[in-house]
Amino acid sequence: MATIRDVAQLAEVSVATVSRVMNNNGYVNNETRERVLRAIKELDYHPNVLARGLNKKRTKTLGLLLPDITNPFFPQLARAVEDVAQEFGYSLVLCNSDDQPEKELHYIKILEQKYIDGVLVVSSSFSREDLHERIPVVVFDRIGAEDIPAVCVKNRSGARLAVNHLFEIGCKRIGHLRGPFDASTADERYRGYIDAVQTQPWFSDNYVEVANFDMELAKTAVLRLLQRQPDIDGIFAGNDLMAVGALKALLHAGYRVPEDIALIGFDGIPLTETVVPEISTIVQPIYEMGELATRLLLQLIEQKPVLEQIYELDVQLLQRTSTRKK
Amino acid sequence: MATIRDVAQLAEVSVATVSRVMNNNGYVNNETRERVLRAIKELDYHPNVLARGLNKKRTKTLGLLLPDITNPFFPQLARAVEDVAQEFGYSLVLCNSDDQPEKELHYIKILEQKYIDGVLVVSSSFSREDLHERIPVVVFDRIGAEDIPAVCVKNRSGARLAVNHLFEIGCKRIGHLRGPFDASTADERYRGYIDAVQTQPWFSDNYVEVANFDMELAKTAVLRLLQRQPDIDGIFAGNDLMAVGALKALLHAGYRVPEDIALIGFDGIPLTETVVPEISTIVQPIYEMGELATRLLLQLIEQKPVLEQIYELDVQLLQRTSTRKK
DNA sequence: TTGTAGGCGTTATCAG
DNA sequence: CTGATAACGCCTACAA
Repeated sequence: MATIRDVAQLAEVSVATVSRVMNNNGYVNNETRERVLRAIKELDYHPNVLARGLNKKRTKTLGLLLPDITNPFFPQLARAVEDVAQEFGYSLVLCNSDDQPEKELHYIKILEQKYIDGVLVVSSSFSREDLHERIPVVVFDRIGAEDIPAVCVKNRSGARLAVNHLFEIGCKRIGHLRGPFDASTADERYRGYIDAVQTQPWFSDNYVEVANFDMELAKTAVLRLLQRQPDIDGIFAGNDLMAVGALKALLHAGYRVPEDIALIGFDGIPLTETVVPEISTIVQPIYEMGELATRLLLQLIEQKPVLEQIYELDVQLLQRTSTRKK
Repeated sequence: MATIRDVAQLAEVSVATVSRVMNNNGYVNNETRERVLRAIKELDYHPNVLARGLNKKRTKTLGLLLPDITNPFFPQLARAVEDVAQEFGYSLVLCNSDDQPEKELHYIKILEQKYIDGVLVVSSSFSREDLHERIPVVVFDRIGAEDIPAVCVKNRSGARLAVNHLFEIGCKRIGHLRGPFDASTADERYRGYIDAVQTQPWFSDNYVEVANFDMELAKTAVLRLLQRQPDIDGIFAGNDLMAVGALKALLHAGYRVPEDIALIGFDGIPLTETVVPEISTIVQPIYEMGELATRLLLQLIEQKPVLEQIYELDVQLLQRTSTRKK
């Protein structure tokens, strides 16, 4: 691999001059610039990123710290982040935290050591104190309690949208499968559900069951729910994974969906489209969110001002077979 | 962040000595080692990876170059790779090539520039010439035509397994949805299909339809297939994505699965378990393959000898509802 | 407008 | 056993 010195030699100038034309700063005679450019092309010279990083403390790489890329919500996100990163000449380092704070801390440390320029974090527990350096961070899918910019969707109103949709297609008693207590998204969606049902005379806490955003847990949870409240004819699952689990359990137990029980999820992951019946859901613009978050992160990195601290995107109701009108 | 010089100063030794204890090479007095160790701990010193990389030409990071993380086959793979990488202190850079040779080349160039220690490639077109440096590479899911170590499964015998299973449950005429012509896996599976049906009196090329491993394409392809050969009562899809597409199209067109038409896929992605009916498939040990490939890559990087060039793993028939006995 | 030289943080080679 | 010191490849004052 050619170094800056090789180029300098071939162009018969000093390395400083080469550096100047590479970085487009400082004055340099047009003629010599041409010569340098030719040499660069001739040698197919690319500056060494490590050497550059070593004294600029920047590496043109971003970190993506998420619970588990295997969760169907994240591939789209990762794809969006990588696309934007790539567009701006950045590479992306992938880290699976399994939602374990120790792992998160471990990765953060490594990323900092590698002079990663910025990190996009998907975590319910992450906070500013976890950073040792003042490295730019954007959190995803969570309301930033602190001064960390965040990208998420309007979870609460989205949940209301879902529940009201169930009412509109004729449901009378609506149950809710909620996510984990430590996830702000789960909480917001729960609140949205409450918003929509609290004035109902029948409502009580018995209509809610926790299933931690997990498909398997949802299978048993939904049956418990129905055992306790056989009058339920519509279910709002706090995420699609739980909706799919619920669907499987319901069908297995002999319920018809949507005839006996209508079902709606939240997220808009591809999975909801491939099951039968297809599951209605509140679609998050996952790819767009990833794009936005990455752009935001890049802004931060380039020291450009960021307009807002919290970006709450709109969601969309997607009606499919699982909530066909009764 | 503390540097090696700070440590040296605090321990009252030279940087060389600190370097020696850090890397455990060269002689160093036990007493001074202790002193250095204490200083290291006291300052919470971690060597700067960039500086180290700059003169060792190693960065403790791996590249994963795949078509699209959004394809449900890959998250599991990525997870496995990242897990192993992480276990050995390596980071993982994710690259989506969309199967486009130019993008692949572009990424390879970047990865080389960043002194990535090795790359795991999932591509049908990649070859040794695409490398400028002699950087270790392992290819995934493809038979290495050249001297690049490869990890894949026994596609051909797996395909035979699938087709014979269809025969066993009572199918008489079996069609095949095959993957793209430029993918060796698609080819192998096609051959396995041929192996199993070529002695059948009814067999002709009309029983095969190409759908490029794509779910959407499979929807139309399967209908074309059945229009041409209404006698088909069993279908072997070259991958699960096509199987899911086929399933949807079949159900939509009023066929019953498996009563009218039995269906089996190949890969073992989670999706096959979430559709109704659940789809039988030939399970690849995706995670294990990722693990193995990464270990192999690490071996190469550490200059340790690699036992074989091609690792062909076993697959397993997983019977589910879509091939229930007739 | 251009070149020289010091520094970024480590490792490795040689003397001592 | 230990310490200088020259790389590694680039950027950036500071001089010229």
